[in-house]
Amino acid sequence: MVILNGEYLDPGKIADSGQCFRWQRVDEHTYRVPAFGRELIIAQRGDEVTLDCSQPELDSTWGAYLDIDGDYDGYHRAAIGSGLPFLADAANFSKGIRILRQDVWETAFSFIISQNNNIPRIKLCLERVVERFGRFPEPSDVVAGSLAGLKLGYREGYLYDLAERYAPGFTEFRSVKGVGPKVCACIELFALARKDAFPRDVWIKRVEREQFDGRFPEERFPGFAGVMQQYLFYYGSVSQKRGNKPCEQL
DNA sequence: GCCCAGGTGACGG
DNA sequence: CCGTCACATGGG
Repeated sequence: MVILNGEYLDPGKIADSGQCFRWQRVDEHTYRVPAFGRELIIAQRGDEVTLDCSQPELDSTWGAYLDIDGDYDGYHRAAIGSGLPFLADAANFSKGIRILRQDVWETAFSFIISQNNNIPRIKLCLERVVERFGRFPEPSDVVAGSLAGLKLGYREGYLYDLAERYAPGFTEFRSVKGVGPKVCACIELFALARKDAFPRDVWIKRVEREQFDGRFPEERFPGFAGVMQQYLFYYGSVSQKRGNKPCEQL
């Protein structure tokens, strides 16, 4: 059992942040987190968070996954002090979000499914995939036809293309069918520890148009604009879920 | 029936 | 380089 300060670690917000699709909510304070073929239970207790792993497991696996060394106090301060009111609001609302460092293969697979799709259905698709294989599939499991009937739509073929070409260390994601600039940026940000990556989905484009005079000033957050992107995305996705039109709740 | 969703590839200008 | 369109699926 490991206990961490929860000021910048909020499992509920991370689970809803649209970067991971397989966290399972056990109850309001507890999440089952599958990754790397293992499972971690994360529980909030007041202003602390407990992980059901040993210190060596934290050091070898879960610490990196949770970006335990990331300077989230610094990121938060940068947003608050940016002079950009919308970003400051988003950062306050999103306090506790972290950028996970997830498995590269799983992230690429998941975000190919994410294209022109919505988060609840992305989760359903991945549940069906995991159910078929009894675990998250390996690249060698994903051969032509192996994903048939899982209602992945036209993305099924893209996944075969990914599986054919993927190997550990693979970085040519842009040449995989179904990986454009947005999906590639998600792979970089959520799996490759590239906090400078800045995925532009429909919500971010809308917010850039309506709140940032057309374009978010990434250059003002060198090396961590992607963290700001997550603040903006989470702020927007939660307000959408509440039924508000984007930006209107302000 | 429509529109939308953490978009992209193909095609025409 | 741009803009447009289809793409498979399901929810509102």
